[in-house]
Amino acid sequence: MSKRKKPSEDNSNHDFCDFLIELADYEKNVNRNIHKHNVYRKAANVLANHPTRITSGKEAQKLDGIGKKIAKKIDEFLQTGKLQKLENIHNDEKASVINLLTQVSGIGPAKARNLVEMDIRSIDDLRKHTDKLTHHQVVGLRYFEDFQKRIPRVEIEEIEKIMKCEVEKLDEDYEITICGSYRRGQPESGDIDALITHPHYTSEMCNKQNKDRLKTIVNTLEKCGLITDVLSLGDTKFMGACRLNEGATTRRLDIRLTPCDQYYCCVLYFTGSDIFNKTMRAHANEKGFTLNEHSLRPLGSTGVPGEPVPISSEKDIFDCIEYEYREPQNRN
DNA sequence: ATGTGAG
DNA sequence: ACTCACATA
Repeated sequence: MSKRKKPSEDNSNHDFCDFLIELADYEKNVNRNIHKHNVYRKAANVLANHPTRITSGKEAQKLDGIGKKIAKKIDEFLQTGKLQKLENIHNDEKASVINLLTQVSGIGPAKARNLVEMDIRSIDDLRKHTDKLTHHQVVGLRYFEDFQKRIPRVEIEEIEKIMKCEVEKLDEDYEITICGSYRRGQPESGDIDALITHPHYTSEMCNKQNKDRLKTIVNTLEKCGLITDVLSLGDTKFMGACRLNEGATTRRLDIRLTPCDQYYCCVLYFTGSDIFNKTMRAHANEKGFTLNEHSLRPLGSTGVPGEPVPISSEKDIFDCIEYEYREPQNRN
């Protein structure tokens, strides 16, 4: 409880970060250049963590991760209030179409580029060529508009009720937690992230009836009309779509089935926020632990992780690494 | 096996 | 950063 590092939010170089992140996305999505992407990301990151306002490219260039080229862009931005390179990108049709197609669930940069080569330049075009798409992409396209919409908290509460009711009919020992921004108390969320565990499902004993647990759960949720589509379904992770009732907006739903010994690490991880997770993992490291979505393990003197610490609540994890407990709503 | 995409 | 599921080969 010593470091009060406020890493980001409204940092003094916020506007530089914005255009650097936009350039980063452009390099990844349009040029497929992951190296340039990483360079821009790193630069944005170092500026975001810089405590004072940068007033010249020269000053910026002293920072690790910022070289001549980015320094020059900072100067241009300071002098003109914009970046010519970015203006050009905004006016480039190919670039904007790739950006658009990428917003369809299941379509990434590679596929988007592919489609543009095939002369597909809009969502409407794409709807005429669903034969070029995987199942995931077809569903993503079908609900393109719905999936862009935010989900009001009350709607998730309703969906949670139905899920719990249906799954407990299957077996009353199932435990369900909706994580993500919903659990952090946010008024709306982008999707629904449900974690399910069962006392008989542990990380050993990964076999027998446990293999069918998730499929059985998904099956009943389909039968009761909550789940409308499957994007992918394995032994531990379901991705798909659901809706409250006919005519309601279709929502993205993820379900993870996790062994009960890993449940709280998983709940912690998927509750986020991302930034909170990062600082918490960093703190765990300082205390000689490694923390991931499955377990909390002590690091030996050699740096090799030992056996997972037994965890029976979220708070256990905080206590173990001497981190002051924070309610989910305070992890934003 | 490898690449892709999601989260 | 890391894991999982999928499609393709």
